This record gives sequence, structure tokens and C-alpha cells, in this order.
Amino acid sequence: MPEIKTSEKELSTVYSPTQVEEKWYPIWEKSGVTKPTESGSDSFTLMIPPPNVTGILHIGHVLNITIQDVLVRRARMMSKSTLWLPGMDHASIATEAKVTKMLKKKGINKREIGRDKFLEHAWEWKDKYGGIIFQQLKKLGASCDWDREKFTMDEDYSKAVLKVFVDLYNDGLIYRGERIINWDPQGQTALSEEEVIHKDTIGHLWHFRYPLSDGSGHLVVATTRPETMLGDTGVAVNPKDDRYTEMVGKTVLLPIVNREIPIFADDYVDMEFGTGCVKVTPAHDPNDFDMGERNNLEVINIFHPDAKLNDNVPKGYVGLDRFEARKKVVDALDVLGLLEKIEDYEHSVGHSERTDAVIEPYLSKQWFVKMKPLTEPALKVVKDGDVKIYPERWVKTYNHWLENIKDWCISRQLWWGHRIPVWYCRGNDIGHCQLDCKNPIVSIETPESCPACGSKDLVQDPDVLDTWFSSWLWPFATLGWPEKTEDFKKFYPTQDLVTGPDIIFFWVARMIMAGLYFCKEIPFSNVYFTGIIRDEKGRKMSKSLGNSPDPLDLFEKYGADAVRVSILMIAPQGLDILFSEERLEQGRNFMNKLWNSARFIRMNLDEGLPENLSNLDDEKLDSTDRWILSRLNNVIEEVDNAYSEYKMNEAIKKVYDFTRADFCDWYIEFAKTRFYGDDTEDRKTAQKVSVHVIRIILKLLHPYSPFITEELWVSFKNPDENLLISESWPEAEQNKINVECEQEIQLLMEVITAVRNIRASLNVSPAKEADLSVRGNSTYCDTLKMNENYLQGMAKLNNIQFGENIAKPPQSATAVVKGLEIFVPLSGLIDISKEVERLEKQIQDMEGRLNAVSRKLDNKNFVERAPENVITHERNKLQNYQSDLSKLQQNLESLRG
RNA sequence: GGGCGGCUAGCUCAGUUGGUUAGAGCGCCACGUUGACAUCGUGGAGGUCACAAGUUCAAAUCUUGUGUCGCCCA
Repeated sequence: MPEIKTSEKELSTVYSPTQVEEKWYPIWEKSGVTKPTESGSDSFTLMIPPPNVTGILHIGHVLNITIQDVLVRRARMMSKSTLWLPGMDHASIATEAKVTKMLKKKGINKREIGRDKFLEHAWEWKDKYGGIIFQQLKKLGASCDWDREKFTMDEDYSKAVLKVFVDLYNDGLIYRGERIINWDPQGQTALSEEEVIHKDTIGHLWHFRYPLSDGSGHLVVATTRPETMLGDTGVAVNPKDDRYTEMVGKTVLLPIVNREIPIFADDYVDMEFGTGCVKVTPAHDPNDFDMGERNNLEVINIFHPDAKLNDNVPKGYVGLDRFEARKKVVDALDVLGLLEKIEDYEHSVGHSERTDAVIEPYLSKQWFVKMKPLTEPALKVVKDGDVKIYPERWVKTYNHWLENIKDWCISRQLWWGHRIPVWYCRGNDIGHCQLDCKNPIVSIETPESCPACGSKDLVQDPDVLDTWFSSWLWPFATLGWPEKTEDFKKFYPTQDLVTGPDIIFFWVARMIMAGLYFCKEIPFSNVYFTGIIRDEKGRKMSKSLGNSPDPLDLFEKYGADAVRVSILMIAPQGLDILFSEERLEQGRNFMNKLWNSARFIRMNLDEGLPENLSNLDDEKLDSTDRWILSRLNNVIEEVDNAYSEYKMNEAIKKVYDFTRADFCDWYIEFAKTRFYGDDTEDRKTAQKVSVHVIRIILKLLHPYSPFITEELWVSFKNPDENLLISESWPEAEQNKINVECEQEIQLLMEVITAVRNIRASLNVSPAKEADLSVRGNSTYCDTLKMNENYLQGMAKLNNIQFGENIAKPPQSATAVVKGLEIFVPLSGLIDISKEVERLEKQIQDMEGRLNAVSRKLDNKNFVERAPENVITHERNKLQNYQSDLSKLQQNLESLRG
């Protein structure tokens, strides 16, 4: 345990977070409190959603990580053996792009240096720049166990990835196939369906005439992609379409190319769309590919991997980029008189999630995971509630995706990542290749020879696996799976997962599938989806818009605690958050308030800390003590309830309101009269209760604002206590909850407010003392009398009279509180016209209430059908309003008279 | 085309199973430097709860429809 310096006696009047926040993280880390404990009956495990190795902290992480830290810190305080495991993924595409670009700047070409050399550079880059985000997370206060940090390309993790590939292959769930996949021409790799972002784009619909080969006329086809016509191998119509019945079986002469291609019938064709004729390019459109298969069409690939035209097109077009080719094709057809018309047309165009390049549907050989068999158990665990999703509405999205799942393309034409553990036998060394050798050799270890023919001439598949194919193993591969490690046994399954709904398919659903398939257990019990942080105009934060503030600047300016608190206060469960810097002020101001209230309490301690804090002696407590303790225990309960529904914003709001309003505005103000009074016993009680309450506030706030609470804890901890981070979470004491006492103090506060109201609206100087008479219910009067000193102090009063029948002082301002008449005599000072105005307003208000209640009670149906307690309640209200109203009216009369 | 979400004070949002004339923060107005805090305090103004119909004794809350903005999927 590092030495903890006690804070100086006088804390500064304005809280400055910088030093405090720098101080504590190293102390936590060194003292080992962020590691799971050996003891602890329950374990609580949470896996960080691995940030990308190229990533830097953005405001979305701040929300996400803060929520996780709040859950983790609370679990730790609840004495659970708590593990928050950090790590990052290798981000094939992003990293490869970054490294390639860096090399290019140095004049190095990736292809020229070759795979091995490139990977050396990539690792070098990773060691140097990767994981900057972790340093930033520490600034945010994220209490991870850094000794267990994982990277998806760590040796053991990689082994898990390869094992999964081999197992799935052996189970018949991985296959290699030639399909139309989503090709990113910029990244030059295949992508999965999920990595394609569809954007509505305004383009055109070009109508072309395709002449019939027999010269008997032409057909008109419509397309959004003219350049693909160079690869057309057919024209399709709907079999039910009478317009074209006679054409089916004929051929057209494809313009420019002069290829004769068949006209055929296929149900896929929508008769209503365009002319009802569809040009068919099997190599460059998934639907066309299917039609091609059904109708035995030729498949002609016209693109190089960089989406430039290859040798399968007429000479003038070879080497053109697809968008240049588009123009040229349209011009050529126009010249030929075959361009019928051009329409504006809005359609959705796929873009690469990573490079933003327009996706090219591309025919190629790739590896796929057969997903259907994995979906059923994943659907079941959510349906049965074994995995709970917050907010619940995401369940529908989850189900919909799983029910309509497509096979997962997992091979990527990249170098950075897990190389596919598959070898092919060429058999050149033994002169020939046997038939069996055409099966790929799938193995975790590098095979020495072909098991079929013994050839040593093997070549490994050049591709790597999708990054998500490693991330979907995150909850268990991080713990050493497939080895049965101690960590795996202790921490799997994990409890909670906190992430954004944008990766529900990429990651969450797949982790559930993987956990169930490989470990036979759910990977986590609760999934919490955060909202998305937007700017004040509701736009997504993005680099290109420049609307994304750097969190480190915000920490600098407001303090990390304040940023955490603010962002959670404005983050309702699962709804998007409109962020603006101004909104951080609430958190900053609150931290300052907390700081000052703690400072004030410290300043007023007689000597050292009061002893026996846990044994608050009921005999000595006064009404305000019992009241604040009752409120405090209510709040503890409310906070726990909020947590149980993952409503972190509600939990922090409860503590905020309690601290500011109940504790600072009322309790501390009440206590001032005792702090400065002569009654030593009473003064000590007030000190003791204040310390007790602030200690619990610090505990309740610790998960939200760890730095400042840890700092203040130094002032209020007992000698045998250590760091707040490992202190116990408060438990509500039911016997401290006291409804009667809360009502009494409520009355006191209302009377004080009423007097203040009178003073303020009559412009009575706050410095000037006034008198007060209170007339009404003797029980209420007694209550007030018992708290007379508070009434006096807080409302700045001199003489106070109570009684059921005391006379109204002449020339007094009045108010009615819970049936009690409040008179503030202000002879000489009172401005009659202002007081009349004030009373008239109150009367109006009261009449409004009275009308509403009367209307209800006059309604026969209400009296007959509403429950008894509701009716009684309304009747009581009616009586009270009537009595209050008549008092107000009398007072108004007497004022006028 | 299918689905989801938002629409409550000038702004940003709370509002639990229907039951006080609907709450907070910021902003606004007035007063205040009273022995923690001006990153503060006290008091106040401000809302036909998007619209329409329905259910009910009773609707911000439940149902249906409409509008509008946003997101996801095809």
C-alpha cells in the first residue's frame, strides 16, 4: 500500500481537478485494487469492447467506458471479485491501410517488400503507436486490470482463433465457395454483409435499346450501372409478361461488345419495374448471378480487383476505371442511337464501412461460415431471458438479424491478421498431384506434407480472417480458452457487456453464438446498449465534420470526474445524447459543490474525526439529524433500484439531488446554527451526522467521480480504513427511514420557504429580521415550536408566536401552508398594493385547484366508480383547499379593510 | 417497402404499474457578497405534454390513426 498523504487542513475554495486526477490513478494501479480479489464469493466480470489498435479516445468511448467503470467500481465495492479486462483488436483493414500509407510516404511499396517484411513494419507500428487509447482511458479513470490486457493477435489468442476455424471446418460449418461477395476496391478485399453501409444516393436510371439479333426490333433495358453492360450475358423477362412472350428464346446483339446473348424468362424479374426487361450481368450482381445459375448463362468478370476494366471488354475500354467506363459506355450508346432516356433515380449504394469506397459486387472464391445452425441457441437464450438486453427494444433487431442471417464471408485479402490455417497441395515435387489432394489441408499446425500424396509442395492460403472472426471469441479467448485456465474457470461466463447498438450484429450476436457453440454457455448475462453521442444539432460526431471534441481537452478544462458525471446525467438509458460543451458545466459545478461541502464540514470539526461513526446514538439526534438520515437511506435504496435496471442516469440524479438539495441547501444550513452554538453535545452530534452523511455520499458518488471522492475520502476515513475504491458499498438501513420525521421537516421547510417568499416579493431586505405568527393545528404548531431555532435562523426571524387561536397581527403579510396561517407583521414596511397582488394571485391559484377537485367530486360516475382511497383523497383535498381559500380571502379582506 | 425510436418550459431532457393544476439542468427576471461554495444562495416567471379519435370515473402515461424528425433493415 503506497503512502497516502493527508490533505491539507484548508482545502482551496475552488476545486481544481488537475492535480487530484493525476495523483490517484497510479496509486490505485500500484496498490493492486483494480485486480480481482482472491476471496469474494461472487465474481463480476466485464470485458471491454476492444477498441481498435489504431483508435484514439472519442466522446463515445467516454460514455461507454464510464458506464463500465461505474458498474465495475460498484461491483468492487460490493465485495465481488471483480475483473475488468482491457484489450484491443488488430483491425485488419484499418491497420493495414495505415501501415501501407506510412510506408508509401517513405517510398516503400507494400507489394515489393512482400508479406513478411510488411508484417515486420506492421508490428513495429503497433508497438509504437498502437494502444494510445489505453493511456487515455487511465486519464478517464477506467479501473481495468492492465496485467490481463489482451490483443487479438497475441499468441494464445491467435491459437484460439485458428482452433475455432479448424473445429468449425471439421464440423462442416466452414466452407470455401465461389460467390458474389462485397468487394472493396480500395482496400482490395472481400467484406461481410455487415461491413457494407447502404447510403441513399441520387443517381440515374439509364434506358438502353438492345437490338434483336434477327433484326426484328429491340428491347429496352434499364440500369443504374451502364458500365456493367460490357459483362452482360443475357436479358431476362418475367415468364408471365405477355409483352415479351414471343421474344423469349431469341437473342439480342449486345451493343459495343457485339456479343449475342439470350433472352430468357425468370420469375425474379419485376414486370412493373422499368420496361420489364432486365440486363443480366452474372459476374457483377448477386441477383444476376442467381439467374445466371438457373439459366446456364456465361459468367464474364470484367473488373480487375481495383475496379478497373480487364481484358474481357473491347479494346477501347480496357484499363478504364468503372466510373470513367460508365461515361464512355453511355456516350457510345448515345452515338449509336441506342440511348432511349435518362431518368433521375434514387437508390441505395453500398459503401465500405472502413474505406467508404463504393462496393463492387464481385465474383470470387472465399471462405464462409454457415450461420444458420448457430442461430437457434442464440435466439433461445435471449427469448428465455438468460441473456437480458437493455433497453429491451433491441431484442427485435437482434431477432430479426438472426432470423434472416446470411453466411458470413470471413476471408480477407490482406496480410495483417490471422492467416487462414489452410494449405493446398500442389504436388510438383512428386511430379503429379493426386485427386485427393484437391481437398484443402486444414490444420492449426503447419502440415509437413500432404496427407493424401505425401507431397511437401504445399502452399498456404494467402488470406487472413475477418477481424470479427477473432473478436467474437473475446469473452473467453481473453481468459485463455481453449486451455482450461484458472481465469477461464473463475470468470467465464461474464456478467455484463456494455457497447453501442451499432455493433449488435458485428459483435454482440456473434459472441453469443460463439459462446454457446464453443463453451456451451452464454458469454454474458446482461447487455447494455448505450446511446450514440451526437452534436447539439443532432449530427453524428465525425472527424470530417470536425464536431467531435477531444476528450482530453475536456478533461483539462472541466476535470475527468466532471465529464463523467455530466455525460451520465445527460444520458438516458439507450437514447441518443445531444452533446455540447456547456452541458459539462453542470458536472463541474456539482464537483465544486461537493468539494466545498466537504471542506465546510472539515472546517467545523472540533478536533479530528468523531468516533464511533457507525453507532449513531439515537438519543442525541435531533429532528434534522433523523430527517437527513431518513432521506439518506431512502436515496441509497433508490440508487440501488436504479442500478438494478441499469438506469445509471437515474442513480446519479438521485445522489445529485440529495447532495445539493437535502444535504447542502437544508441539512448543512440547519447545522450551522449548531456548529456555532454553545451546546457542545449538540455540536458534536451535528458534526458526527455530517461526517456520516458525507462519507456515504462519497461512497455513492465514487463510481461516477472516482478521483475527487478518493481525494476527499482522505479527510473522512477512519484510521483503519484505506482507499475508497476498495471500501464497502452502502446498504440502506430500514430502521433509519422515518416517514413521520420527514413530514415534520417538510412542514418546517415549507414554512421557511413561505416566509422567504413573502420577504422576497415585498422587497424586504434579507438582512432585516422580521417577526412571525403561526395560527392553526396545534400538532403542527408544536412541531414548528420544537424546531423554532431553525425557523428563526433560516427565515431570518425574531419573535415567533404559535397557537391555535392567536390573533392576526395588523398590517401583516400572509400565506397558508398545510392549513397553517403564516403572518409576517411588517408594519411600516409593508407595501399594501404588492401584498394584495400577491394574495390575489394565491387566491386565483387556489381557486383553480378547488375547481378541478370539485369538478371531479361533482361527477357522479367518479364517485361511483373510482376506488375508495382515491375519492377520500380528493375529498380531503377539497376540504383543505376550501379552508385555505377562505383563510386567504379573509386575510385579503382584512388587509383591504 | 418492413421495423424501431423521438416529439413535454426558450434550449436539452426526466416523468416508474393511468389518480396532487406535470419536474430538473441551462437560460431568463428580481434580490443578495449573511462566518463552505458567485463553478454560489434565496425567491420568481415560463408548458392546451406534436395532432386526431378511442378506452376509462380519470390519459403526458393505454389503444388506433396522422404528421414530423432520426436510426436500422431490405
